[in-house]
Amino acid sequence: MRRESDTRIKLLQTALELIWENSYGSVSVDDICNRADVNKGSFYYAFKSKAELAVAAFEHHWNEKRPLLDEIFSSQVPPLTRLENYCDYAVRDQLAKYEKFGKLCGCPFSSIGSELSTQDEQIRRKAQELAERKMKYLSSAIRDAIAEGSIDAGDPAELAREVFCYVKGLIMEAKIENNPDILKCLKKGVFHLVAARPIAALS
Amino acid sequence: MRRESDTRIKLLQTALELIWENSYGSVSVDDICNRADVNKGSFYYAFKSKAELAVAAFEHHWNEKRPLLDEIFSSQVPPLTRLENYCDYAVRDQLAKYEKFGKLCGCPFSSIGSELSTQDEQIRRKAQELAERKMKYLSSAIRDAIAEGSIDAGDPAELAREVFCYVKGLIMEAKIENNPDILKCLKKGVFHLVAARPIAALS
DNA sequence: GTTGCGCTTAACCAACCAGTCAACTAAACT
DNA sequence: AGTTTAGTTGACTGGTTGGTTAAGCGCAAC
Repeated sequence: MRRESDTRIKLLQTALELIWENSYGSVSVDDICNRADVNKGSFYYAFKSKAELAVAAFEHHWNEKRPLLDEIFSSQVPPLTRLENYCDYAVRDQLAKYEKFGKLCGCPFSSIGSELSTQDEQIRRKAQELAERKMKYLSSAIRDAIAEGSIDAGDPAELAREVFCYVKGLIMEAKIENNPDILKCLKKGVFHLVAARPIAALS
Repeated sequence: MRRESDTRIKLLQTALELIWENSYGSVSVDDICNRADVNKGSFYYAFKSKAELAVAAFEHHWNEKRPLLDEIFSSQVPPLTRLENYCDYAVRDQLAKYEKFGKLCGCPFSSIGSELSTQDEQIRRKAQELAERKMKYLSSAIRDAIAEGSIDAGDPAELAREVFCYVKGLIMEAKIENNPDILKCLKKGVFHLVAARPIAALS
């Protein structure tokens, strides 16, 4: 297991940042290199192409977020609390980026996935893969919630997809309206979907 | 009220088609001109810029779809039936494009809006405006459903946003997974959100 | 101390980009 | 017939694109 080089990591982080805040199509390899303070040649030494960089940046970003997701969705936490904490996290994440960049930037995986999935199969597959990974967290939490009787029986995978799509759709709409207030009804919608009441109202 | 010229309309249709199937960033003015069989000069005679064309293409596409939406959401139709018909229409629309182009292309307003809303304020505002128009149909149907008692009381505007975001999120996810099967749970999720049962199960 | 290797440097490329423009056409108005 | 107007044409610009390449650097192994 060789460690990723500094240059490579700097490119991955810079690329995700730049593309997240703008779009894949509007960010050039030169832009990324300039911001990362890396030469073009080094870029193409580290990555075969711009698309390959995007795929690697996806994976890198996922790996950075994963410990937090593992914690949020830990089976040590009551299943509905997991869902609630995930909602809070998703909103917090958007607001943090909003304050840093001044604009609502949405979910990078969805935005870039949606931009490129009809054009670049490699990127589409990666976006799909990451979506599936996230849905696993959700379906596991939902399965546990059903098992303990806190939500009605139903297909956990299907419910997870409904929740996932709702969250991604809401975040996208918040981006399009560039309005953080829209995120306020994220949790409400999620609990509508799983037909349970937020924990605060339960306890 | 002057009629829009043939050239202008051909450019509007071609541009929407091309950008819908690919992305704004990957489609050049030359691409649009070639496909529409129009010269570059005529393009810039008809539109100030590529971005202005995109905005006009949005409006044009909306106007083409509007009669159908007016029919679907007519107050002559029972409110839950309106929702159900809208779900069916949204799915049918995606499948039609899927069969014509061979790929799931998602919602053009959302895809393009999401791609460009951090970069081009003009396009962002138009995408927002069209989203608001569509949510009006939904909130009106939901308000009527509450009035007739077929769904529980709640803020119609907020519920409409939840439904809207869910639908857009699901369609985006179907695009990212390039899998029409995902659309199958569209209706179920919508009726989860409004906490009503599909009409078939009611009657 | 020199050889080999991982990595960086900066110049370079052809294709392409959005946008411009002066010349042109064809029909409508006077 | 002459002039205005609305629209068309395609060559052109200057800058940018993703990607390439040959030369060079620093350092560890021998």
